[in-house]
Order: sequence, then C-alpha cells, then structure tokens
Amino acid sequence: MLECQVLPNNFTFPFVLKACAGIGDLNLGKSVHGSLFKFGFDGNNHVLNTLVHMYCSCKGGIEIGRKLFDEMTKNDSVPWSAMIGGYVRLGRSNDAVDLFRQMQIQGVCPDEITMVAVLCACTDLGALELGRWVESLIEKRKLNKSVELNNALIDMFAKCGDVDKALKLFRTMNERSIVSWTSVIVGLAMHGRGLQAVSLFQEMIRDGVEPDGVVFIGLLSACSHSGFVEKGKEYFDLMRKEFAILPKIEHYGCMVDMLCRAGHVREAVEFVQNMPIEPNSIIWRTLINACRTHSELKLGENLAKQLIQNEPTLEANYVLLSNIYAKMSHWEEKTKTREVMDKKGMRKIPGSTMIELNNKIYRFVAGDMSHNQFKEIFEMVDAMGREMKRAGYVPSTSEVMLDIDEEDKEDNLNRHSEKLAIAFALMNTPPGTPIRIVKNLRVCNDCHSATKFISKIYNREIIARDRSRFHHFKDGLCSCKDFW
DNA sequence: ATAGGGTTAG
Repeated sequence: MLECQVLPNNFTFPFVLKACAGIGDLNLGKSVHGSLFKFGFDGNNHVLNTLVHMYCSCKGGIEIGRKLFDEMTKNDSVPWSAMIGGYVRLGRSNDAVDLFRQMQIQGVCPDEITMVAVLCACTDLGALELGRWVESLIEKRKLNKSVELNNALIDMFAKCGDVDKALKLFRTMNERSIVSWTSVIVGLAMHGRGLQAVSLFQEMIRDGVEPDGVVFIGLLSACSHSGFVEKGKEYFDLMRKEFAILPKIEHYGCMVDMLCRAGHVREAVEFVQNMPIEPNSIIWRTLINACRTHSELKLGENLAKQLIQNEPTLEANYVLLSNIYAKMSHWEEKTKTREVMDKKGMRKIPGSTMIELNNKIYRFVAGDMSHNQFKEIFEMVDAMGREMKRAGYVPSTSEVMLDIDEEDKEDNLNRHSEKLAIAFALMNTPPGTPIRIVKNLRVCNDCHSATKFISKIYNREIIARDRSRFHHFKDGLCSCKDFW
C-alpha cells in the first residue's frame, strides 16, 4: 500500500499491527511502528493499544511493549489486558499477576477479557486461592460471563485442583463450546477420573457436538492416565473412522504415553517404528523415560544416545541418559554425561514445589535454605521422617541418582522440595485443613510414598499437582492408585 | 470501519 503512495489513516494501523502480532514478526512490527512516525502519526490510544499488543505477541518484543505501556496513559482495561496477556503467553504468570494487582491499585476496572488473562495466569501457577479471588471479583463486578470466561474458570478450577467445582460450573453453563467440553474432559483426565471423562465425551457426542482433534487429545490422555489401554486404542481408531479426523503427532504421542504408562514398553517401541509420521523428540523422551521406569535400561541407553546425537542442544536428553546410568549404577558413565552437560553450559531444571498461603506464593527447591523459617522446616522434615519410619515408611534410596552412602541418600530425599513445602504447610496451617502443592516436575517415587504416610499420620488431605497430573492423598492412599 | 481473551500428549 505504501509503495502505491496511498496514505494510511487512523483505521489502517491497528489492522496492520494486528496482522504483525498474528504472525509474531517483530521486525515487521517494528517497521510498521517506524512508518507510523514517518507519516507524522501521533498515535491515538487505539493505535498505542495495538502497538502494545503487537510487541507483546512477538518473540523478544515484550520489553518494548512494556516500555510503551509504562509511558502511555491507561484509562481503560485494554492495554492492561494486552500486557497481562503478553506475560501469560510467555509463561511469566507472576508478572501477569503483579500487573493485575497494580491495575487494581490504580483503580482501573478490569473487564472479562482481563479476567480471562488473569485466570490463565492462576491456572499456570496452580494458584487456587488467587483464582477464587478472581472469581469473586467477577461476581462482585457482575461481569458478563461469556463462554470464554466460563471456559477459563473451568480450566482454572480443574488445573488448580478443584475439578468438582469445574464440573459444577460446566453444568450451569447454558451455552457451551467445544472448548468447554475439552477443558472439563482434560481436567478429569488430569485427576485420573478417566471413566467420567469418557462418559462426558459420549454425552458430548449424544448432544450433537462435533469433536475436533483437541478433544481427542483430552480423551486419549484420560485413557492414558487411567490405564484404559484397550479403550484408548478404540478411540484412536474411532477418530479416523467415525469422525474423519486425521491423527496428528500429538495423538500418536498420547498412544505412546498410554502404552508406556501401562508398562507395554516393547509394544510402544513397535508402535513408534510403525507410525506413518516421523516421531518427534517428545515421543522419544516419553519412550526413554519409560525404559528407565520399566527397567528396559539397555534399550533406553541406546535410544537416549541416539536422541542426543540428533538433538545435542537439549539438556533434558542428557538428564534422561544420566538417570538411566544411575539406575544401572554405571556411575562413571553418569559422571561423564554430567560433564558433557557442564561443558556445554547446561543445567538441569531444578525441581521446585509451590504452595499458596495467606495470599502469598512460596516456592521451594531441594535443600532450600533461603526461606527465613528454614531451620524449623528442616527440623519438621526430620520429625516427619521419624514418624513415617515408625509407621512403616522405607526411604527409596535406590531412587537417589547419586553415588553416596545410604544415610546421605536419606538426607537427600528428605530435602526434596515437595517435603519441604509439606513441612512448611503442616507448620503454618490449622490441623485438618487440606494442603495443596504444585510441582514443576513429576513426583518422584519416594515423595509419593512419603506423602501417603504423611496424609495418614497428620490427618491431612494433600492435593498435589505435578507436571502431568494430580495426586489426591488421603488416609495413606493416593487417588492415582500408584499408577502414574 | 480501528484495541485486549479460551481447550492441546510429555
């Protein structure tokens, strides 16, 4: 258009900027931003809003977006929504929540679009208290409960541990989209309630809602988490035959995950070899991890070495190989693998556990001594350990991926972030109240067994979200029935 | 006529 020397007007820029945001092209966006000045355009708020949105939607642009945001006058919710949404997309949920609090302080009224973004941040953090507060704000301000807002609420409740509330909300909606169904099915899947997820899917079909590829991912993951291997295979076939949906790499990934969880590692390998599409590295990692947990160590070692050759820059691949060596007690090779990582400047993502208490979010990492109560927390963890042993708990020292003596291994286990967070919660919350924790990795065997004991000894319901699902611990048992 | 939002295996 510019080449044709047609002058853009007020209405042109937002459209063009939105297009830049859509394709995430920062340089293109910058050049449009530049030509804005070239035309002596002062930039009204609509244009500034779109500029913020554009920068926040392009890789590497969020700091520029923030600078514009800070400098502009912000009388309404739109730039706030764009900025908060930008942080959420980047996984900077804490920044998103901070900005939302700032918005509250400055007295700008959030609308339902702001609320969707903030709810996404709560979902990401697993912050149920925060999510409930956002819901109360929605009620207080009598915001329009759009389908999208309800979907965000369902997703938040399910992924923050209150799946029954998510279900209840779903039942009260008079208008539902495929996303509503998907959110609730995925939620049930995460909580290991596969039967309910399957029956909801069937209800959806009866209601005449056309399924899409995404809802099948939810359904297959429900089968996977509940050990429904045969049912999963049936649905995998059904999606092609009955609904003409071509399975994508994600669906194949679900099938691999399902076979692996059920311990059918050899079948999973065969499945991958016969897939009509090229397996991605995620699928290889699923397989390799299953080789470790189901003691197909030699196979796992070979697959991991191959994966590292093809993808030498990803630290997770080295961690997989090094954990396999640890399980084989091949300490020398494990050390070598770690040295390769060090040389490449790679570091394992530390396991961390988050807990919400009195509107504050606390994060623990293994051996964490940064907390001001750390002495008391360590004492509490040791006391817990003694109580647990009296009740029959045996530390799974074989899980410790370090070549150290038994006693040190026990100490190492006791300093896992999950145990620190639970000790902290036991110390700081009233007896009998449930404890909710959120982990960034999958729960380890020892913490899983220990948490079962703790739930019984201290008479607490403990709801734990790990990287892939929920565990509800109560009376010494876990809702996953030790299948995860 | 112009701005911001939702579900997706590990």
